[in-house]
Amino acid sequence: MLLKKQTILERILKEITGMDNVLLGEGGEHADLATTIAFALAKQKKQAPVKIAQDLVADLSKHPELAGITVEAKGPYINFIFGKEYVSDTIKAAVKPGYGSLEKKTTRVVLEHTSANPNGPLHVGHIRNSIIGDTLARAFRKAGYRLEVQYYVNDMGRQIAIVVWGFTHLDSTQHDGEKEDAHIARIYIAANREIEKDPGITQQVNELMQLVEKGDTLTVKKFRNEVSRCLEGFEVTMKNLNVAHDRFVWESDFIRNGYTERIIGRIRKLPQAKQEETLALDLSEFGFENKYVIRRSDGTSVYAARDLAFHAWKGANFDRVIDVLGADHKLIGAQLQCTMKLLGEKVPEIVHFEFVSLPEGSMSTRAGKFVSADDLITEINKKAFDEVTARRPELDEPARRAIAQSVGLAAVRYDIVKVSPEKSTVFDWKEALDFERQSGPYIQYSHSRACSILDKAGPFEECCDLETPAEIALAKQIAKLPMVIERVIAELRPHILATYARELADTFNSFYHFDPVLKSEGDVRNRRLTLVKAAQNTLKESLETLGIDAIRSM
RNA sequence: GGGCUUGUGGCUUAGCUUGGACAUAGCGCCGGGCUUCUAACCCGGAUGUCGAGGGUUCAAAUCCCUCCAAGCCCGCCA
Repeated sequence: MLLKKQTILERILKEITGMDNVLLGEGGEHADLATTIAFALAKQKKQAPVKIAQDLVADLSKHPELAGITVEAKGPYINFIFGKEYVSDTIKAAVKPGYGSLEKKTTRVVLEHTSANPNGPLHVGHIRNSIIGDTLARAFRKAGYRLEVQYYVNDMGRQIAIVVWGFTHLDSTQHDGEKEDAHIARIYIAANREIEKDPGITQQVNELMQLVEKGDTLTVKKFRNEVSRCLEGFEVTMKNLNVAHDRFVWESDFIRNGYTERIIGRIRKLPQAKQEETLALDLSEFGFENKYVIRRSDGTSVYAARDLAFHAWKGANFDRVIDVLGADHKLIGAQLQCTMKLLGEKVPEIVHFEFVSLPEGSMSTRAGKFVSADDLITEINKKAFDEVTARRPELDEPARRAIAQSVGLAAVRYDIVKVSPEKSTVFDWKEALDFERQSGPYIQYSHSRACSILDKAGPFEECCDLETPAEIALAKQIAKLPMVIERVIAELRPHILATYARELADTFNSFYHFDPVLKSEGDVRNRRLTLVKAAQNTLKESLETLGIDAIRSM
């Protein structure tokens, strides 16, 4: 609705002014939309911006398509304020299930996220990837795309070889109640300690890697076995975070099915290819200074080669290929994109996010320096349960547990998704465990309030003609959801939705305190209940797109 | 050394891609508000040389240049 209005206004402004860029944008507190085009026209027309704005307003007010929109000049600014029809149309749309969804599209999108090395549990850095990726996935589905979400399993790396070495040479008994991925991490850390003491072990690790590349059945089986166990652990964690993948794609498959060999053959024919001891690409003409090695001197492939094969496969099966990767992958990501372009393949779009570190420094699985996602979830559920028990002592324990779980999940997901991906962060227990303003639970709370009002109201007649400033402000905030979804997809930045949902909750809470709903009567009661229903539905759709439960009571 | 990213009140953070009307919000601080729809809330107040300096422009947090600081990356690892 807002999108449609903006398109119409842009077109009309272009017609009238003849300008390419009509400088139409948000009007903030002054208007629903505003333009500063008068400044741009001032030079060309040799008139004062204020005069130009007045003249334009005179022309615009007569325009038949702008009926119902107040057009006014405030100094050099031209403001557009939408009328009652816009507000009531918004509410009519927003009370319907699925509000905010965009038109179905035929574009097939593949989104890869998390893809952590299976050598230890997911930590708070990995889940930034999961949560950004999963929120993007939900936004893509809401925007009507056909989507498949993939996890790329790095099952033939050095890390895994070290894990396998550890399981064969060290005491690797699983402790009672120890989670699979935590067990793997313990052995991985121990194996690394042994390697530090005796560098000769590295040779044994290298041999394991060569056996895998050659396809030695027993070694491949060992690798697969440990990786699968680690993934079992990951799946428990991701389920707790409400994160899901449609398919796990195994890196080693791209050796076995010959795709890697095939892409290496094509790379060799590129003018940038340098076959010396290694096969490498010289991408210096594109600003990459280091050699991009594809095949080792012993003939085995490196990660980059398998990754190219994987991406060629994705490009052949999907219209858009999107990867969510940590900032440490920026260089290799750019080299991958560059090479895909040289090969004439579809170029993947890469979403990078900056690192999460601990107050004492960066995290390291190898050194055992990390806060695991499982520990975070356990702590947050504990705190949430205490909180629910304090606020709702009358509920039985299972009910309190259920609420606590949803609240904990909301706190974790929101705390991570609310920050722009390009910002590096330091993990902070106090902030992660906060359930107050600017948190996921705060938005859930607003939703529960709306539900509570609707539950108490009983049946009512829907009425979309709003009056008071608080009512109109809320309706206009509700109107923005479809455009927010559109922006998240266009910019691949899910924190935009997080900000929006918080602002929607703010606006709803403000309305809640200024305009009584159940105590009002007649038409006023009906229209406010309709608005509450629209707000509840919009909060629900926003929360669910953020992967947060829209609980009805908390 | 080179590249990428970031620097916004005491702390955390939006806005920067598309320059424009008093820079967004939270925590903390000060002062108010529950016999009235869930106070995980709301209302009001104090706190800012938007890292520093220069430039472009009628107009710069936003664009350009230089510098400073932090994180990440520069492997026949993945």
